[in-house]
Amino acid sequence: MSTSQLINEEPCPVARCVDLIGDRWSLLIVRDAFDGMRRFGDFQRSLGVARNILSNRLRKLVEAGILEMQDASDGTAYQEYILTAQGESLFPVVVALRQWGEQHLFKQGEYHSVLIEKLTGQPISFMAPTMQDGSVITSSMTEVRKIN
Amino acid sequence: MSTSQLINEEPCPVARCVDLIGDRWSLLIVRDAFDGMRRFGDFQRSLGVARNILSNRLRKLVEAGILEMQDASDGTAYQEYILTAQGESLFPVVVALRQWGEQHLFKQGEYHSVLIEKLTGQPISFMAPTMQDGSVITSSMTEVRKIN
DNA sequence: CAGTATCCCTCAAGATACTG
DNA sequence: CAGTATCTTGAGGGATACTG
Repeated sequence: MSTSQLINEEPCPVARCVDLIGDRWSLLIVRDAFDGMRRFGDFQRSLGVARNILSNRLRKLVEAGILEMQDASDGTAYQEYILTAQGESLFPVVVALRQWGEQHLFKQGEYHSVLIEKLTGQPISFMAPTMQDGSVITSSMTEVRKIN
Repeated sequence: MSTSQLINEEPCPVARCVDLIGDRWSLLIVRDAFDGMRRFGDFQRSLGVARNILSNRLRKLVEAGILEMQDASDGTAYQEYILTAQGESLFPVVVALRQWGEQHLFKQGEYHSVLIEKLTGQPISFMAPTMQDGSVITSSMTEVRKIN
């Protein structure tokens, strides 16, 4: 099955994204992959997802070109699931979700995991859409140019 | 029902986001709201979603503080669904998804809707996570500090 | 037009047993 | 350990009739 068959006919990129990774587990698998997870069992324990569902989602993510399978680095006969370049480029998506969640889905002072820069320990700066010159734009300054 | 009851116990902000808006329609409703849609019928026709499902999702989004209901501006007895400030702050999430989708889910030259700045018609610059000083960081430069 | 109420159905998801 | 296969359940979602 080619990747293109996973892509629907929606002209809106957001709709295609939702169709591809807008389920209960895919984005969390990607999140764990960013966190260095590679093995079936690691994902399974981390997420608590049923094995058949995980198997299905991993396969879909591989077919979509987000993950790729490699022989296990420890010499066992098993596979590891690694982010492709295309998968890595989901980083802004995960960060945007994380930042929104941190701001709006936790009570003041409620503990939550945080994303930091390794060397300095500093938190990541808040992401915002900008113009080419770097000026921040709000949603009201934009519009979607429709095709259909 | 208070908003907090909608929030689960996950310490990961990404997980809570997925739990809240990681279904087939919520994010597309938000996308349409950014596009200026306000009325039940507008969402319904735009998405082709079943009316009961749309009703359910709109209610959830209102309860989550992402949308709010207002009396219709045209004097009819109906409601309009407007993005709250919290809902507006989902803009980076939608833009990040859109940009990833544009890059990876369309064939070369395949038509798709695009987000532009109204006044100039220019496309939005590609969003990337940065440090406080504005330097772009890759995922490998970061790590999640876990709470549990 | 803007919803609500029902009915139905598919599929995601869970649990578990099984295999290399 | 890393999956696959099977069975079951429940929720998400679609279609449609109904109401103010």
